[in-house]
Amino acid sequence: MEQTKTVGRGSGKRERLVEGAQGAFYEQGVERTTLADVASRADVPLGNVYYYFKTKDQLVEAALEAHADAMREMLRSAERHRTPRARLKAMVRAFGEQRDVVAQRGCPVGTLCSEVDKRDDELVAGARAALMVPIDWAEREFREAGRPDARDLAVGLFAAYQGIALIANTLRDPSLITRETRRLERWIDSLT
Amino acid sequence: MEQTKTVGRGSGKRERLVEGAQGAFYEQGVERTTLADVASRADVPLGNVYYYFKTKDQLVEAALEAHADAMREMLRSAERHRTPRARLKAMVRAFGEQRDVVAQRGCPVGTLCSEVDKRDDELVAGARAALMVPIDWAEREFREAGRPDARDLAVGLFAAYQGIALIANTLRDPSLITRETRRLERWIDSLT
Amino acid sequence: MEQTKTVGRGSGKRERLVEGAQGAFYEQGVERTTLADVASRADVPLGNVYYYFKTKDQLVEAALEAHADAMREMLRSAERHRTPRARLKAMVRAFGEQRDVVAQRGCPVGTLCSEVDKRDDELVAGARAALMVPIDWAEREFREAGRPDARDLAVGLFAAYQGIALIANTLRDPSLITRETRRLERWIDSLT
Amino acid sequence: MEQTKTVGRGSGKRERLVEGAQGAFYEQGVERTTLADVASRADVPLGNVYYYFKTKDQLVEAALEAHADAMREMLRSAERHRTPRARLKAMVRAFGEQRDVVAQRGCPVGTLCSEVDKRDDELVAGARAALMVPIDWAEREFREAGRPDARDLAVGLFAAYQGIALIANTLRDPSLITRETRRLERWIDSLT
DNA sequence: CATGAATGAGCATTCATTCAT
DNA sequence: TATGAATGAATGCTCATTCAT
Repeated sequence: MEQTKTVGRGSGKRERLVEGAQGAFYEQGVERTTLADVASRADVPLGNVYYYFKTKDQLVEAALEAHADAMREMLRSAERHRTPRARLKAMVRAFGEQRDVVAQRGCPVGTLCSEVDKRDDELVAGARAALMVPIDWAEREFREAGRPDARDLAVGLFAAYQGIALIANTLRDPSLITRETRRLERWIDSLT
Repeated sequence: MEQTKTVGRGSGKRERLVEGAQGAFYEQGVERTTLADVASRADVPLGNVYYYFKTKDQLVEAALEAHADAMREMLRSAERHRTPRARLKAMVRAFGEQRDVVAQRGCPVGTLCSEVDKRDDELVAGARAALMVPIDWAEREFREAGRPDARDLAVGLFAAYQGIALIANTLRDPSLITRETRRLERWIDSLT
Repeated sequence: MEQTKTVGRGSGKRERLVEGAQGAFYEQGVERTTLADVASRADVPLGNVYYYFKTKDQLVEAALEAHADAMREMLRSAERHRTPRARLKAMVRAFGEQRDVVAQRGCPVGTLCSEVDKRDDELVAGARAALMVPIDWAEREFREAGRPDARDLAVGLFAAYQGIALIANTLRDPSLITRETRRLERWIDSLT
Repeated sequence: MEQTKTVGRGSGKRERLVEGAQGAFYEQGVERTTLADVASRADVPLGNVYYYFKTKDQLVEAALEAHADAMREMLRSAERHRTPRARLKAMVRAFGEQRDVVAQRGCPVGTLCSEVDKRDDELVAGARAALMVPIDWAEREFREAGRPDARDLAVGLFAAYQGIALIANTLRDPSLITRETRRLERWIDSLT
């Protein structure tokens, strides 16, 4: 939890760098983002970035972790619903709410996974971890809903979302996300 | 038929360059692929690449078109089946057959679309075109199968594939593709 | 005269190439003009340029000669005046008539001389020849007007024009040329 | 005074780069000068040039400014004379002293203006600024000498110099400069 | 901890010239 | 003569990473 043990009492530079990296990677892609971009977004002098992250890849890892954290946060908020089905639909609805930015730039996690795969095998571990957050969560919910094929359903559900995010992004059409998430909600309702 | 109208009557350099680009982009990503990589894969002197493609982006466009062509080819072969349902399942099966390479590197088209989106808006048109090939095809089939929501089904079907490709790739697990494509086949069968 | 003895019976390619070179060099400068530019302006296939000009520098030489020819032509037309003074003023007036294009791009000969000086010492001979055309002509006229310092006057007159061309070009102000040429005409009138 | 506010407190690299650029541009022309040439003249690693100047054009701008500064310096020294006429003649004499290098390579400012005009419209602003330094100065002097047509005289005087520089350079004849500057001095004396 | 500066390997692109046919 | 294609040496520019202070 205290990943900032070694560093300053709260200058917040590390946090700003991670946020800057997330934003830059999302908007321009990892490869086209320079450390100078991140430093400037975080308002941290370029030379100082090195103190917090030895390499650009460490920044990618941190961004991935931050995305995983954000996903956990979102899922936590879905947990206020009573039934597994309601919780699953809440997750789907949360995905749907991002439709505009996702149609413009893709899913932040999905695009990062895709790019990271071509970048460095070690980074893929972080991507995997981020991806597993919603899958594991959904699996638990499906299981609680009594589905023995919970894992497949969870994977399929998240795949449907990642796929529509990619297509809606390429086609620049947010309505595709709306329709698909509605379909997914109906599908969840229809599960026996 | 004579696809090399503009250049060379059969040296095949253009074709080799496009193939080299497809391969390199797929394996290393566009950004990490140098023109020298492509030239060397195609066994064409670096300076000569320029004669065929004015910019790297034109090579990306050509690779996208080649992917679209390959997809059309595959769909054509699925058309030997009698019923729309059989044809749709043939497409899904064809996707499934790629599971190993897709788990290793992702869907060639999907990863290219994802990368292109961060690269240049003009390239997105080519990505869109490539993406529409299977969607349009599947829509026609669903329609012939009597489904009024053919478009949504087509988009959903291809999204499911793109999503599972991304997840299987990140998780390096080809079995996910197998399971998902089976599920999709069953789903096609279950359509009324 | 028959500089095209060795070449075609009148296909006019050589002429078109020289004109294309003159135009391209004037508009973009020698260094920024590619042989492909010249070929395309002349509507001659690139590979064919080589048949007429072994090197780019030979095109520069030919352009310089063509400028000298044009200058001679202009001076010939000034010779219809009766007195040396009238002829000199006719030359100055002819210069003045180019004010707009000169303010936009400089004197075609002057800019070429300037560029050629940094390019290749051998080319300077051609530049010198082009420059001497109006100077020699003016010297003869000044001499006929009875001036013993005819040479200096001729050089000074042409220098004044070249200088104002450079300044008007950099300042993008054609009116400077108008004022200076008027001043020069008055000065010619004032000579005893 | 502390001209290196932005970068380095005294390494002098920026200064060396500008000087290197001035020299290289003067001797070889902008187009034929590579950044590597400038870097090597300044004894600065190539990659480091970018830290000081984002583009080659910025180096051109800096060179132009440095020329303007040098011109101002020269004019300042001409100001020790008592009368406007003496000051103007001092300027002309200073020009004349450069005759040998000017006959060999042209006027540093004039040739740069000429080249810049074909290079980039934005650079022309810097060229204009450099050109205006002596013109504005001479105008003030002519005005102080009581000439109502001070501006025209100033432009004409500088044009005469630029023109003779171009001609002397193309003809490789420094004596032309000597004669012309003498003539200009006499002309200044003759002004009522 | 902070930071301006430095570094060098690399990349897309350009183009005069050449050549096979 | 004509010409599409080929070639290779450059060139401007980029950037992750390092380091001295």
